[in-house]
Amino acid sequence: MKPGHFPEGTGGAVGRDFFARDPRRVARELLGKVLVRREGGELLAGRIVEVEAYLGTGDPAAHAAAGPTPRNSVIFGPPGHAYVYFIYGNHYCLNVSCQPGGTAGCVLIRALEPLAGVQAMARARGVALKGLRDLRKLTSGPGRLAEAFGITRPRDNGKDLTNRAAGLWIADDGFRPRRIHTTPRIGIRKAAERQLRYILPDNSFVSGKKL
DNA sequence: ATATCGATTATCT
DNA sequence: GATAATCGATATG
Repeated sequence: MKPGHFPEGTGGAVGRDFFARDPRRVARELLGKVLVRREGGELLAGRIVEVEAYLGTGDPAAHAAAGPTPRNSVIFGPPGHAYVYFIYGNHYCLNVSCQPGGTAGCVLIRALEPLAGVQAMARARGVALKGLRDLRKLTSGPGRLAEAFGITRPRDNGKDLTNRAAGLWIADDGFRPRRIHTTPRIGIRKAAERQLRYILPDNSFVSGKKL
């Protein structure tokens, strides 16, 4: 899979019904979709190549496990909205809420293959693009992709990702993955054995691989 | 090449 | 006071 092409206007936004389902189903089908940010004439786009499913109150590893709080309220709300949280004092991470309103569930977006706005992403990340290898530093990891897209909690938490007018949305350009693998989720201690991480094994932008 | 560790804050015990 | 859905820098083989 080569660094791609994403002309403006390619692909419509994924609709509400897509997200109103079990996070495991949503996670699997999000692979290959495109995260798009368009604001102030700047276009950023990246293909989703790695995600994790976080289930509802019954999943000990999920932020939803403790019930609704001010921090996690978005994942108890309507589907297709951005849940953005701050972790390790340094990084924001982007999730999409799943399930109908009132039922918790979300998908964490963990890695993207850059498609458009590479220069802007490099600037946002403070990365010098010397070679193709440096592209991996832009969006291969949840904190990295958030920084590359300028995603923060004050700015983006609660945004409707099915609405292009919000400036941040998920598009379907028709790409369909050939293969999908599942693995345990990264960086958790509870329910650590569950196979709820979904990746495109043929894509070099999946996090954790060698540089 | 792998291993360890510090940064820095929201949330919970 | 401890921990966390991370990253990047530094140390060491």
